[in-house]
Amino acid sequence: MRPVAKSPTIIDVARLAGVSTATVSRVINGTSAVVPETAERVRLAIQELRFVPRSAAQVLASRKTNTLGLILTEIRGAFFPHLLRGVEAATRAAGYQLLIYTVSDIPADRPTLLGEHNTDGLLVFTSSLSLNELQRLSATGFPLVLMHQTPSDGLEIPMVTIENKDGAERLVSHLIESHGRRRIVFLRGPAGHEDSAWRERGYREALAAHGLPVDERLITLGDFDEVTAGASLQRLLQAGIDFDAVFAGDDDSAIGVFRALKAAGRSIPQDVAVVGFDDVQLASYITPTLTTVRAPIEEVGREAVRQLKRLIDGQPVEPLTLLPTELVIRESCGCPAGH
Amino acid sequence: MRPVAKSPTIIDVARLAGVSTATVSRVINGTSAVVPETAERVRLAIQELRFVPRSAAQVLASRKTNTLGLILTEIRGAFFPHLLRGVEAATRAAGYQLLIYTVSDIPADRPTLLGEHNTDGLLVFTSSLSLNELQRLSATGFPLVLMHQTPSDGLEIPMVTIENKDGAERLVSHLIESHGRRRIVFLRGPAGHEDSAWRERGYREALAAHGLPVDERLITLGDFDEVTAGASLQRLLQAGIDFDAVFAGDDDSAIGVFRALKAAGRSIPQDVAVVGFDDVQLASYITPTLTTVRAPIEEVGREAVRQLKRLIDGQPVEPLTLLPTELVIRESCGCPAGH
DNA sequence: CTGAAAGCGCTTACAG
DNA sequence: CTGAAAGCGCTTACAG
Repeated sequence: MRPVAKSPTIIDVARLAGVSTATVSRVINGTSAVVPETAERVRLAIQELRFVPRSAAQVLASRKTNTLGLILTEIRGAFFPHLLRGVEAATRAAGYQLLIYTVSDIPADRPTLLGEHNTDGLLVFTSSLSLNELQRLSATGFPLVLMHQTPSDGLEIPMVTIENKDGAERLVSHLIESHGRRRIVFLRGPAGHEDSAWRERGYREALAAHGLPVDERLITLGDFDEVTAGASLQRLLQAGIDFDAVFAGDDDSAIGVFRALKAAGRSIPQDVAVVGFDDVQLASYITPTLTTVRAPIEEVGREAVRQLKRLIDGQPVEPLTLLPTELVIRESCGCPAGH
Repeated sequence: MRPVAKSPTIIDVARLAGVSTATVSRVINGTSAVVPETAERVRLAIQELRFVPRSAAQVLASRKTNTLGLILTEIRGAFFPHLLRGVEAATRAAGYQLLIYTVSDIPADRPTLLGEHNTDGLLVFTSSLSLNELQRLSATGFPLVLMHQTPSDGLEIPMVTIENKDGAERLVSHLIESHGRRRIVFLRGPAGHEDSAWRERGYREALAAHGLPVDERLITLGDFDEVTAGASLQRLLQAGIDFDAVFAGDDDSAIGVFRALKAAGRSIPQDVAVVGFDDVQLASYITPTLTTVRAPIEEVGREAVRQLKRLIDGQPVEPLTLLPTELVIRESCGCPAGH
């Protein structure tokens, strides 16, 4: 390997252009006017030396990192790429870099690798940051935006999420009203996952609104995961518990339900109607096509970045942004194809 | 908003613990032995002050960023999450942070936001970095690993990719040998995309090996994209060009082909056999299930990080890592279900 | 094992 | 409009 050539510094540029480093800095950052000819000389010197300012030095001197941090739970499921895409695009549009950090499950209560020391603000997905860290960061006034998670009492952190309850309620009501289903399974998401809690609430309210009792045996874990959901459903079948529909919690779980049902010889939607949540790509391709609720995940990412940027810039922010969801009727609920 | 509290520095910690900043630094980094009781005092002080070292200062002083950069073309398609997941996991396992930067299409020939000034090494997907930048970085001995792209002449940059040609050849041979197909469409990926070039080569060699002529009218653009692929196929149909199979270039394109064929009333695989490449999740769920080649994308990401780490550590690296692909026979080629 | 001090490469009041 | 110089907050030879 060739030896690492020592890269040029702002001093080299200043010398070559015959100016001070302050002037070079001004040309680079456009922080104050510089006589055009001088600026041109500096630009030429920069080009000739192929000078690129060291971020660390800029950050240290300016106390701005120009970097946004994204903390999320493990990259898994069909959900994540949409979120990331939105965050990435908006971050770039705002002129920031993106530092991503994923935590395996429940975060340890120690300073994360992302924080005030290396970012200008943090995007926190669900419970990927411990309450303690959240409190500490929040107390110092560090810009923070939560996604799909309500701030604990006393914490004033803006949050961006989707309308889960409404979506779930409309979905379950459709099952009841249009298809006469009365014994509807609900598959919960991961423990502590707020999306799941709200969807469950929508489920319960839909039942209540139609005078249907809640059978707690019909509520079990799907974990927003294909395998777990499939296993849970299989257990219900084996236990001989009677049901005529499944609200799978999310689309990934719905896939697992499809599998378990098909393996057990039950037909969808004749024997059991199945609905999901999210509207991932797969939803419109499986057989039967999946009735679900469209969640604007990419928009959540974009909007969260926008709020974070406002926070950083000291502008007023929305404490709560609730993005609308939309019922997507396909075949798995029992509606005819091409609805 | 509360005023931003000035966060503690290493000087505050040193003062509180009654030692020098050098000692604090040693405790934090474990760079040299410190008397246990002293170390404990320092740790206590760190905890009490909730001190977190500023990355910028550490980077500037140590000249190590502990950050890996990933440059890729726009986040799109079913391919990307797999790659990212592998990169992310391996980066974390190696104790690095990940900075992600996406470029829209053909990169402008100017220094990227990622480079020697803010990372210890760079992972470059396909042609997301201009040749000029690649040359400059490479010339300085900066650690670089390419993914799915062969370095230009003269550049000695390790590369990690998958066995495209073999996979494509086996796939097309299967169409010819097992299903008697002779007029096989090939849908190219984006211009300059090496995966596509190799797959085309596998396609041509398979035809040649079976004494079949190449009809250039059967080779057109799919762009590794559902919409483009669908449109291209529709054009072939309208032009009345005869074909009995389609090798779609990748799975996303195959989905588009499915759509176009179904819209035209052609049955798969009876009228036209369709095969893809990658084996994304969707492949096993669509109807008919998609015969394809499994590409170990996640492993590409992981392996690329491993090579980059070796480069950074000054260890010898593999100039070329070619990960094996595997034929996945399903129904869309004409094989019976449950093969 | 520990400390004093130089140095990493920028930015930014301040003065002119 | 420009420069001299202090300062950002760490790490790391060097000396002891």
